[in-house]
Amino acid sequence: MNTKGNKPARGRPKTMSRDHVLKIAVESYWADGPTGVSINEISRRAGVSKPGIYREFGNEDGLKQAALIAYQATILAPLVDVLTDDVPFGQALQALTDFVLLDHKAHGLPDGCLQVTMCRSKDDLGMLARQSADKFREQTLCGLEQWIERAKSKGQFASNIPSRTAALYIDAQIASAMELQKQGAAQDELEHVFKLALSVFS
Amino acid sequence: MNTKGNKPARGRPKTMSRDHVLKIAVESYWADGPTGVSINEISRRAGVSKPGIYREFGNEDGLKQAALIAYQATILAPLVDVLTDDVPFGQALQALTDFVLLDHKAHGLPDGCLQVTMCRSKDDLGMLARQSADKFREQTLCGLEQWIERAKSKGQFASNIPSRTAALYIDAQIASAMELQKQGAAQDELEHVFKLALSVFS
DNA sequence: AGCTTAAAATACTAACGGGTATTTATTTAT
DNA sequence: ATAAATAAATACCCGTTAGTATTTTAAGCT
Repeated sequence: MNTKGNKPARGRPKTMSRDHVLKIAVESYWADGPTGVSINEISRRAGVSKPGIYREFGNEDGLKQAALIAYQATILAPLVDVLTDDVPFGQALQALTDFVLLDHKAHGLPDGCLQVTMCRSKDDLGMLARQSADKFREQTLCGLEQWIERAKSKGQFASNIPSRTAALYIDAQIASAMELQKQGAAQDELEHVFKLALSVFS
Repeated sequence: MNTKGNKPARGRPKTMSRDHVLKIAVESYWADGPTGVSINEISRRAGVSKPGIYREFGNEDGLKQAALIAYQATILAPLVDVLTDDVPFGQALQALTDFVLLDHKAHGLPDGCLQVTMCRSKDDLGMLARQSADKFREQTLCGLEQWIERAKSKGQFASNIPSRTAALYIDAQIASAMELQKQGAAQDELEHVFKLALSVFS
């Protein structure tokens, strides 16, 4: 409803693309950390003036929140969907593994996970970004828990591990793998460690 | 050799206690993160002038390195020693678990682990602190690996998991637990998740 | 006393951070 | 043409940062 729809609008036409700035911001926070890059730097990288960014996103917290939400929607949502879709447990585990072992460099993406790093440096965040990070984390844990519950009821998850514990554990293993990846671990190390982690369920 | 030994010394006697500043620095970096507290703030907290800190530690990188090394020596060394001492495998695992489940708040210590957070924000660190963090990490991984090798040769580690993989895995589980702790997870959640993680070895 | 040594304390610099006031440019409506 | 509206761009404000130059203080030595 904003790209070119129906309003000729009144004043000077805007040339700044919100999506473009957002893309740069996601890349920047993802690659350099949510505290590792300033608004000055982002505006420079995006080729956009600083007041333009403030007009569009309000303040730094708003920009970080928007970037995080964009990241969640584009990168993480497919993964979460696997949990709510009714695919067999083993197949969902495979999707998790594929996600963790995806070769970011080969796809031109930064290593690591923005959601994880934002959760980890939560007290460097403003209210908006923190709330978005927390909310997504809770939803993910909840999704994992229900997914495990369903797998149990379908007899695809034989163990008697409490669902909440298993959910926390899987979440931690994914975060761990993302950190290993960012630290430059070899692909096969990542694979061996993650598969070892998942072996508690078999 | 410096505290009060033999030198009356020549100039104005120093009143600044290196140990005191170091203690404040460890606490500060531990609680607020290695990028979350400035030298200004540390000098304020320690009640010491900023040039005093620069005279003693050279620069920020030097202070961070000194703080990290002090942390490693006081907090982490006992844990690493368990690996090299020839205690039975199960007993060493118990020591690991005790370390992870130690109630930091009850002992007046910040949650989380400075070594872990410094490793994770490595590109905000100077050369010295980074090198010290890397070195300790390598030594730890090496220690874990050899410990597992010995346990295998003594028949206390039945699984056929490669030692390197198991070492990476255990290191990751400890780091994970420290992060969970810092995020305010309940003690029993921490315990259940960590014990689930260790269950891959039994 | 006066000189030397070395630490302490104050005051400073230059760069950079988040955020904004102000001016300039481009459009529609009259 | 001119006014109103809105975005872009420049230039700025103020606080904080890492790091340092300078001055003051407290000791020993002669």
